[in-house]
Amino acid sequence: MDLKSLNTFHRIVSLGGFNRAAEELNYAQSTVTMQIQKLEAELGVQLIERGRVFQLTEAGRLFHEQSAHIIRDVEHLQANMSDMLLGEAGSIRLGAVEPIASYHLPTILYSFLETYPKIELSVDIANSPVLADRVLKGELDMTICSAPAIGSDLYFEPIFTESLVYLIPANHPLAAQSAISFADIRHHRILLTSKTCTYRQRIELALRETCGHQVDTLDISSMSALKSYVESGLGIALVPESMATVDGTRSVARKMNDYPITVTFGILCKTANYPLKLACAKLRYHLKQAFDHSDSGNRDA
Amino acid sequence: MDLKSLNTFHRIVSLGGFNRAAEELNYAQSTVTMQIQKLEAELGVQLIERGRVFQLTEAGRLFHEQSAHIIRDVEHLQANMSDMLLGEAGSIRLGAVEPIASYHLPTILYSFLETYPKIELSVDIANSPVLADRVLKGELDMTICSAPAIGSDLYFEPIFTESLVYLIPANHPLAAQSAISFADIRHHRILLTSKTCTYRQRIELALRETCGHQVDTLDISSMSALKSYVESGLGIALVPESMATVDGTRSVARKMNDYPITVTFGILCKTANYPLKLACAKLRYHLKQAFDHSDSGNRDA
DNA sequence: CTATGAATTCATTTTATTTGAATTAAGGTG
DNA sequence: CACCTTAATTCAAATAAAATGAATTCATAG
Repeated sequence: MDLKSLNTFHRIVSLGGFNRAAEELNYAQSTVTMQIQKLEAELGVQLIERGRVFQLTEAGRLFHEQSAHIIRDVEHLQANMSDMLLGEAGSIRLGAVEPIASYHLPTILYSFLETYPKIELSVDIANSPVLADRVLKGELDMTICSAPAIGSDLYFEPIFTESLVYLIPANHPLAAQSAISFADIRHHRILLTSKTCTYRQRIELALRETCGHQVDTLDISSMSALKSYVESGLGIALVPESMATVDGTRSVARKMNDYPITVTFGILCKTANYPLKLACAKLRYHLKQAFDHSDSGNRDA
Repeated sequence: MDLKSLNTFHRIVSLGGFNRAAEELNYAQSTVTMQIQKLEAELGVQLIERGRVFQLTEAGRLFHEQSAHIIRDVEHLQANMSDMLLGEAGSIRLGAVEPIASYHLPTILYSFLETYPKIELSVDIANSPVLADRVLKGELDMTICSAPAIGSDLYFEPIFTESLVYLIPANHPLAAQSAISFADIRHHRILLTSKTCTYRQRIELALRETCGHQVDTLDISSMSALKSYVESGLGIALVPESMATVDGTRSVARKMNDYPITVTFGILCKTANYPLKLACAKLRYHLKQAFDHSDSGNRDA
């Protein structure tokens, strides 16, 4: 396939005829014919109905739809690459929820900036709804968070899923068990993050379904503070696996036995600036790579 | 940009040198050099570090990442188009949740099959988790449902968001109000769909937060049955807007006043068969178009 | 049965790509 | 440090593709 012919095809479709396309593109009529013939020969299907009135074949409509984004992507890439000529490597205003920002991002961003040292990067840490709002307002280019109540103006791309685990003080009686059920925690205090947090809602739902209302809870706004509270013996928390497994001397992680909860994190950006500006596209790619690897690592373990 | 040069560039990168790429692609070494030079000239940046050891420049790494999907898309399109040569227009095993299947799909699928009459289409109606499961098992090519608890094996693409509205019997006392608060429904019976339904969970959460536990509820498994129940005066239901506004003689729709709930529907498919087979890609495109239009239509109304 | 707008054919010209032989460049080795 | 090796580049010539213009076909509205 040839991008020149592809482009000609699209012009033909949008202008509704070979002649008009030829005129627009400064080709002879015969050139246009040749290009389309070549394209059709290559694909092995007729694309354009050659009657009196201009019409695409079914295959043609299809090809038109499917090839549109190829053209768009090529143009986008070209435009962005020539920006680099000017010495701009690009900047990224990234948002991230706390557990990601604290436990995954440091190493990932380190390697990212090693590869692309010229990119300017800022990281804004907040909870998912706040981050989503900032993305919408254009204050952030993209953010890593859990799937929000997506409106049509936001585009979410899942990156990885984590299980929640119980985080328990090392000297707690329940620490002896390898997995813990809801029944076990009935009479222990549960530490929860703020109401805006996505898993907070999932956890609450689960608590209500299994234990009713009589669970003793305590709200802590910050995820990493939560850990310190657990370690002081204030209670049990439910946290993403990756967060719990870092240096476990004073607290231990235990699996959820009867009602496993998972949370999905991904990249959220505005539909309006899609495709992403180049630096963001790089970071997105880098993140996907990084999480894919750590993911398969987890599976093996 | 030229696809031939682009492909050569990728071969160079994957084989780690101009010579090896030339050999693989049956080119003279000079051809490879020329192609890369042309590419670099066109983009205005150097892509490959020309030292002793083979290495990409920063721009090169970037270009490599960003152009990869263009190559992949072109190959995919080419492969799929030639399938059509064999007369296969493709088949789609589509899943859909009930409100979508009953209220949106009929017209959309009608126009879709008018455009692509040769495509074989089947529609499987179930709730979101069941549909997601069938997609995972490969029993469905794609499904329209609300955002699930996405694992890394599933890919969700949001299409449109709807608000929930109260559906009230026409002769009900609350039908006189134009918008309804949770306080208003405290002492009325609420009809809910099955527990597996996605909005069921959202609604329950809202009910609990605002009314505590003392709400009288009744479970109805089917969405469209729900409507008949409402019309018989059995109680009030919360349903997606589009479902409520169809022929409103015996029931009326009222906005949620104090705690608006929205649900997002989208396309769910397996990450494994991405990019989608051609027929599915067509349908996805068609759905997006259709919902985009009805969306903006709603906004105006 | 023409007149007309639209697409195609084909021989020719123009342009781009490819090639091979020679050249440069950068390490490694004795 | 000369010499070898491997890798990339240069450049004129050969080859292949793409573009052109004039002539031709085709369908159909008048």
